[in-house]
Amino acid sequence: MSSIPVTPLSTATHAMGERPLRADAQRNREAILAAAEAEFQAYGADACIDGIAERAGVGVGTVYRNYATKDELMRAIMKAHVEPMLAAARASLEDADAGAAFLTFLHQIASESCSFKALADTLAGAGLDIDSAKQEMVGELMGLVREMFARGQAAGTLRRDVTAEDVSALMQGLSHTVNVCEDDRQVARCVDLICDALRTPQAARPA
Amino acid sequence: MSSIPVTPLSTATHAMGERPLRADAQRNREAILAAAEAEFQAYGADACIDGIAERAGVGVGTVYRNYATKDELMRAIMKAHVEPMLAAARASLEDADAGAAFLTFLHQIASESCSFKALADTLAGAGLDIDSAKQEMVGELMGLVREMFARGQAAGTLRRDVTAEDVSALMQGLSHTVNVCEDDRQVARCVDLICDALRTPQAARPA
DNA sequence: TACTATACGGAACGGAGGTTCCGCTTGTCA
DNA sequence: TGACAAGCGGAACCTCCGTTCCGTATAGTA
Repeated sequence: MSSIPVTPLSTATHAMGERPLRADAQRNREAILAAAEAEFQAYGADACIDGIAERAGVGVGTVYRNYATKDELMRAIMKAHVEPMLAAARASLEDADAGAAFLTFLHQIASESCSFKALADTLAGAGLDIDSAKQEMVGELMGLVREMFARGQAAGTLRRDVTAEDVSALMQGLSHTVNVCEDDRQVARCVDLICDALRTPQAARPA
Repeated sequence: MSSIPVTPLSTATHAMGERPLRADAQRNREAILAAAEAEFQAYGADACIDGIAERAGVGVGTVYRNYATKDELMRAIMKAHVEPMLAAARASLEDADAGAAFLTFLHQIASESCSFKALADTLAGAGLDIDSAKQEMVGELMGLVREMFARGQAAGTLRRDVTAEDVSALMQGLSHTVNVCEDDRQVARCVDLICDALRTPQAARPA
């Protein structure tokens, strides 16, 4: 399962015209970002600000000076993880083998969720009340999934009696599975099973 | 999808030797049970004691006089829902068509989870830190699932390259799906898809 | 009807976690 | 090196929820 490289989080400190951050502030900002990344990776949406601050070696006030809310911080980091997934999805829409491309993408997204719990949490909560920015990211991803799935159906690889909503529901369930399984290989097997379910009998992989 | 009848919650008030409850206390106890059932059904594990007390028309103190903790209350109600599932599972172990029996059971458990969110929450959280009593209930259910699955494999209906752990992981994901989908029929379709994935090619249902 | 054990309501408590505030520190620049 | 804006830490605050406590009400009984 190939994993998608995450673009490094931007540490740019000021747009043109704005004054540059003081050197210590700049160091702290980077430490906070790194700490938040680690905490969200480990605890998903349950990561707490105190933990992030402690890991970064700063006070909570310093965290809030850089990011107005916990949500804003999480979103900044989520974006760095979702953006490459979107790019991968768009690329996969060009793939000649539409069905295979879709199934590969399912594996990628699961793999990425395994190594970054906050992504799994966000995907799993897509139907619940998550903030609008995350809703938007997930919405765009799901839109691409819908397109990919339709292409796979047209190509005859994916079942026509399954709707994009079904796939979305299964993906949300899968995201929860990620948070429950301690073994990533088991998650991969579950994804395999769901892929099997989505293939047409003609396209079924040999047993 | 046939649903399993839930045994009415016991309203027995005192074992022999103990003094009977006062009439008003007895009425309240019943009101609390009914209110808790409704709240857990609607909100799952997120139901809060204040809401239950308000719905029952009593103060929170009265709730706690009957059930020492929220967990104890939830467990009392969960038990009434899980017990018939266990009975159904045991019965299905006698079924001549082992594979079909297992798949039917999957549908039953999903259907029950749809109409009682607390069950979905408990199943979905089986791998997380839920209290020991719930762990026990889920454990017993999963034990039976394991048996049923093995029987279906032996009968040639269910794939041999899938483990009981895989099934358990998928079921936990499915439980989350229940909490995210507003449409129960969509949940049923997802269960169908997973059932398809679990069948051997020979046993595959006609498209 | 009067007495009392039983039961009640709901204010108050406690802990968790997000957020704010403000007195103190420090990097920067002249 | 002195002045000061920028930045810092972390105590305090707020809200939410489960839980406890105690003064008050009342069902049951003589």
